[in-house]
Amino acid sequence: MRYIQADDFSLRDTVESGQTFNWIEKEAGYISTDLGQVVYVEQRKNRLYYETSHHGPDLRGLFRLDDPLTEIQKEIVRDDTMRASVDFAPGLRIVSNPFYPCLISFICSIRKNIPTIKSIMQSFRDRFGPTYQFRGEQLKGFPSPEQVAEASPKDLRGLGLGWRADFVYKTTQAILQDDVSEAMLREMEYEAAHKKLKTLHGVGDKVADCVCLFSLGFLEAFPIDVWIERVIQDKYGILSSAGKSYAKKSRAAREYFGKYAGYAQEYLFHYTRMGNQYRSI
DNA sequence: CGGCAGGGAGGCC
DNA sequence: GGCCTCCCTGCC
Repeated sequence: MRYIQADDFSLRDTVESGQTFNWIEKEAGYISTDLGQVVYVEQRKNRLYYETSHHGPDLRGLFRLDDPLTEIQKEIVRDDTMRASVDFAPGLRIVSNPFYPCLISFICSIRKNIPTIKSIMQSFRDRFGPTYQFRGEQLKGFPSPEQVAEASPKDLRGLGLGWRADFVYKTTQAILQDDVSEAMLREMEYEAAHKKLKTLHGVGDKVADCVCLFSLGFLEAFPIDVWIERVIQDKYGILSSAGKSYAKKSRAAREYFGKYAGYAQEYLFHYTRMGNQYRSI
């Protein structure tokens, strides 16, 4: 296998911290079929070995290996809770997910836990996705908006989406009509992109921030879900005192942690979920 | 089995 | 803006 150098990086912490649903554990590494091809990656110390079905993937971009992690961590560590969170998984980086699969996965995440979301994503691949050949076997990739649009809301409900089926249907229609596109969002500032994303059905404050951070690279986005909300209540009076609304707390987090607030959120999220250890700080 | 989750829409004020 | 209710589904 070919490899690239990957310093200050943990593949496992990065893909298993709830920010991506595009990587599936396989052998000693992870495989993704949601990148327009099949990509297998495996970390051995500071090297990222990989194998693909087609052209070379931009692994440095996908895992944001060129983000100045030392500087980022120095910037966001402003208290003991964040110190412990960063020390817990110092190789955790924000991912750069493919836009449409990311959007759909976080719409489907509403009131669903991570295993269920992974299962739904696989159903999308099995039912509507393209087929790739890899190492002599056939694998299904995540479908394009065009492929999902061939399904009716009723078909989508069959995937276990429930009332989220209408969200997926309407959002896919909006993407196909170019009401919202990845290109236009990437030309915007964070606030404008967040606002634009919320015009999509099923995309509120939290889902919009997840797409901003985990796909579009707006590192200042600070998604607040119930886990982060608990941390804020328990450890960050400075944020909860900013107000009760999502917008106020999220803005306060950007002011407190700075331009890399998204990294702060992800370190907190991962640390908190891996055993509620923040309680003992 | 009743209750409850890793949000958002739509209606209301 | 803030608050309220409803929403599928799986799981305890």
